[in-house]
Order: sequence, then structure tokens, then C-alpha cells
Amino acid sequence: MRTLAERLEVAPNALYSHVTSKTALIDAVLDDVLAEVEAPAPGVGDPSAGLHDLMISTYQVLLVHRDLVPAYLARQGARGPNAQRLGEIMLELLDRAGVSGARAPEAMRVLIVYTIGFAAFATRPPIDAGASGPVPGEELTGNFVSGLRWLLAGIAAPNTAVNPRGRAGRRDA
Amino acid sequence: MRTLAERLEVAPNALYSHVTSKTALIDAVLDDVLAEVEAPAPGVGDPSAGLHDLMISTYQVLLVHRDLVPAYLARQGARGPNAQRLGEIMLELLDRAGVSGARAPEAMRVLIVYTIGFAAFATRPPIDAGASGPVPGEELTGNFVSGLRWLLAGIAAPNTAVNPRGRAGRRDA
DNA sequence: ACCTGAACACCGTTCAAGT
DNA sequence: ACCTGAACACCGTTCAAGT
Repeated sequence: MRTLAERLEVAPNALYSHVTSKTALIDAVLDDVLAEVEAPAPGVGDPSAGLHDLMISTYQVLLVHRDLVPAYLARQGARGPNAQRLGEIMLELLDRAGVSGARAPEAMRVLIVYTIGFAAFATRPPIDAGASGPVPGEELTGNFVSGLRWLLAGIAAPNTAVNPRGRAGRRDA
Repeated sequence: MRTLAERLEVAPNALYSHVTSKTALIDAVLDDVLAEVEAPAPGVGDPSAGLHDLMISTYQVLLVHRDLVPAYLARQGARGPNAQRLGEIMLELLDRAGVSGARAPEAMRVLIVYTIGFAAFATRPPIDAGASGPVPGEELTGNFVSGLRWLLAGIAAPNTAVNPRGRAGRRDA
């Protein structure tokens, strides 16, 4: 807060005329950033591909403020208006991909946690405060995409549960 | 640090005779906790089931110190001896599950990020500091397991890539 | 509505000194 | 080897007061 105030050339406590707390500010910033996520128009295109693109866009957008992401993850991706909008889009895509009922919110949460988790993971410890090369964690994007595909493949598969001790998976029968 | 020192009934700076920094302490604690993860003996049992059980055990063990997990995630799961041991076990299981070469470390990282990410996500914001019911986030275990199964199914599947624009996935041809 | 100075109640960490 | 008192350089936040 003090650093931000310095950058705005005001006293630190002046910020509290605009924001109730640091946490609320971070939540607001992250949700603001989510406005830049490129979401496919509802009802058009392959839903699986739509989910694929949506999560990748989310991942890349989160990387812009990657230092704030861990806090965001711990706060369970505080639901701002933009996060809410993306949630609705995800459910629509999942529904068209054949994932509905109790499985839908589960799949959504898994995709969200995976994506935010990877963005938080990409956060490099501040080794060199000066150098500002390409966005760190960008090298991990390929890894993120691989996992995303595995996840989507598993979600799309009818019931390919990898059950530990025999007994084919049947979660909703 | 000051709270810990109080609990140990020593001055805060006394801790620095045993630990170089707060970050190092957290890393050590988390790695210590990882010692409790139940890992299957190498070479025996179904590797897919082994991975399944290993990640679930890791998830549950991390929940014990769930408030430290977000920091741990941001530090990329700092590699202590126990984390290293688990990594080797994972690679062995992946190999026996038919995942080798460049795909193996990718799959490993995906599984780790997913697991730590979910544990970090399970962290509840401290609403009620007093009440200590069952470990929070325990209700999310079912959701975690669902996602884990989807992930393992996707990893195990030969090449069921969900490619955005046609063109069947072939990552290592 | 938006800012300020001053202060409160904290942090992690270092340093010199003790035993 | 392990501890202490004192201090440094910070935090986020509140409060009363100014315009």
C-alpha cells in the first residue's frame, strides 16, 4: 500500500478513501484483469476447443499480475463480476460438451484451480528485481497446455475413471 | 516468527540461531510434513492406482498446514529431500504407467501443481479463528479426487489430445 | 469527496553482547 | 551453541482534522 501510495504521490492513508483494505484492492485488481480474458461467444464453436482457449487466455492474463495470484488462489478466486461472467461461460461450454448435473461444477472448479494454480506456480521468487525480460513462467505455458489437454480429455471421456482397487468408476449412477 | 518465538518462550531473534529466514523455515516445515506422505513401494502394484493414492495422500498431508501452502506453491514447491524422494517415486510410477521421455516431467509437474494448487485453494479465509472443527477443505476432497481421476485418465490415454482446431494431437511424434 | 500528519500495533531481521 | 536487549527499516490501518 505504501509503495502504491508513493507511486500515486499521495500519503499512504489516502488510499483508504478509495479502498477498504489491501485484500479488497487485490481482489478488485485481479477481477479487473480478468476482463481481458478472451471468451468465446455463447453457443458457437466446438465447446471443448472453447474451454481449451478460454483457460489458456485466463492463464496468460493472470500471468500479467502473477505476484498477486497466490493470494487470489488462497482467497478461492474471490468472485468479482468478471469471474462470475467467466464462470457462466464455462458452465455453458461444459454443458454443450456433455458435462452437466453434479459433474459440471466439479469440472469447473477443477479447471479453475488448475489454471490459477499453474499461474501461481509460475511466479518466480524475486531473484533479480531489476531485469524485466519476457513474462516469467512463459516457458511453463507449454506444460500448462499439456496438462489442460489431459484434463479436458479426462473430463470429456464418458467414465474412464482410474479407480484404485478395481470397481469401475460410477460417480453419479 | 514473533508468534512462534512466543510459543517457544524465547526472544524473537533467538530463532535466527536455528533458521536463516522465515522462508527457509516454511520450506523446511512443508518438506518435513511431506515425510508423512504414504508412498507405494517401488515396482509393485498398479502404477495408475499408485499415482492416484500417492497424490491423494500428498493432498491430505498438505492440508494439515494448509495456511503455509500458498507460499509453498509460489516458491515452486521448494525441493527438500522429501519432495525429491516423492518426485523419484512419481517418475517411477509414471514410467511403469507408460509415460516416459519428455512427457514424464511434464506429467509430474502437472500432477504436483494440481495437488498443491487444490490444497492452497482449500485454505479458507480466517472467518472464525476460534472454531477448530474438521480440517477445512475436507469437503473439497471429493472434488479433488474427481479432477485427479480426469487428469490420470488423460495422462494415461495414448494421445487423446483435445486440439482446438482439428489436427489430432501429436506432441512427441 | 479527497487528502494530510500523527500515531498504533505490528512485522522480519541484524548486531553486539552475554553465558 | 544458544540466548538476550536494543534497534532498524519496514508494514497495514485508524483517527481526527483539514479543504
